Amino acid sequence: MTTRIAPHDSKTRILDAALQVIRARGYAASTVDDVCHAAGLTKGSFFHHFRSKEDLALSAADYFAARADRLFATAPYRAAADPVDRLLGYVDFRVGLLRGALPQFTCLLGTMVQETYETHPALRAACGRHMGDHVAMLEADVAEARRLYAPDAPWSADSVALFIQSVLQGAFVMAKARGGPEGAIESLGHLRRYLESLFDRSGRCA
Amino acid sequence: MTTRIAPHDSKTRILDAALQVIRARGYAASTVDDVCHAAGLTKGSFFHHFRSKEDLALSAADYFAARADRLFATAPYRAAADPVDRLLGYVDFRVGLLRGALPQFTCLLGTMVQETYETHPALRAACGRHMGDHVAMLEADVAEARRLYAPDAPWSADSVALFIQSVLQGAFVMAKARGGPEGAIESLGHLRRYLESLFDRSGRCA
DNA sequence: ATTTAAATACCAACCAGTCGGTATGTTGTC
DNA sequence: GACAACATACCGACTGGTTGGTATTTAAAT
Repeated sequence: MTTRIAPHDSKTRILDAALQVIRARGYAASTVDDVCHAAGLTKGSFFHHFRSKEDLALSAADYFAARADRLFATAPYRAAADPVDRLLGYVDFRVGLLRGALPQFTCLLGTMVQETYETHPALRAACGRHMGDHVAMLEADVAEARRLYAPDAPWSADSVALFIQSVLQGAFVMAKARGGPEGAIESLGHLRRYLESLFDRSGRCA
Repeated sequence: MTTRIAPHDSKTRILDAALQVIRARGYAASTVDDVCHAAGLTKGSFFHHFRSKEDLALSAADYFAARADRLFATAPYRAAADPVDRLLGYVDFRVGLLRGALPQFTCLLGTMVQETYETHPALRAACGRHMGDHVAMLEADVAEARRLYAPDAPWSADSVALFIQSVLQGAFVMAKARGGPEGAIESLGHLRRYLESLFDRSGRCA
């Protein structure tokens, strides 16, 4: 009588639902029932797949990070030969992602870590680790760009990568406060201009 | 027998407690009892001063914004004659605030709006309004600096002010994810360098 | 004496997590 | 290929503790 869906699909559906619900309401305010309802499943199924609510959050963080990794690793801008083009392409690509409703394009990791960093050490660590991985991906391009265009610059590659990520996280916060992504797009425009100034390929200034 | 504190002091103590508790745990995970305990008062007193938990959050947002307004309005860097010095002084001043534990220097408004923007319209509006006021304060200096040093710049004063605020909010998120403010300080260093490049007073480049 | 401030006791709703049970594969054996 | 024996997936009612909020009472201040 109960309509059964493809096996092993339920866990993914719960994770997809968690992504939407937690990004909309935050971690603490998201109830297990909310997630179950959004996934079209019941609590029995939920606790079959996840030990606890925090276990779900940890799995959702992994799931979100894995999806993001794939998204950026296969994005067209990655094909650019010049590392600066890849960095600017990254920023442009992120601007292109700012579409639809806020819960659909904001960062699960930034949302969760802001409210759990003091109370849920394992969650903080997971968010920090995944964000660090993403920053490391950026840092590789920044380091290469630095070698090519700014070998004597007074800044480190990892601080630039971290800065890029900070601007993005801040843009999400401001987008939520302002009720839309317009300001975030302008902020990414400033980030782009800054990156261009760091790796000036026209040679007009030293 | 009950030790009574100065009248009208209790409400302030609840607000101070709310600032600490909400910045540490977030809005949803902060219980009224948590706040009462941190303030050394009981729920009876709490609901005498505040209609509801959301009313507390709204009042705390006002309280936080008023304190911040005073702090920045009276800060030494405000005395600088040149608007660019005031902007760079603002960034330096904010770096100086990154001391002590994370809940003590992070932004209540950014923390709350991230988890309530979809579910608590009044809270989102309050956070958005106060953040907008702060951005407007910055915008005044940016506009003056633009008139003096970059009248033909392709960017608007308000987008720069918003960018400054985005970098700060993002720096807070990353500080939470990384467990310390070191990276945030580096990010503000990049912000400072960008602002210097926008208002180049040395005249070496166009 | 009236108003304001604060304490105690309490409640109804809610929520994470449990439990007994059912339906659906899967595997090994003859 | 029939059939146990077992494992996996899922359901939905239930529970014990928590939480926002209320009702009642006490005490101080003017």
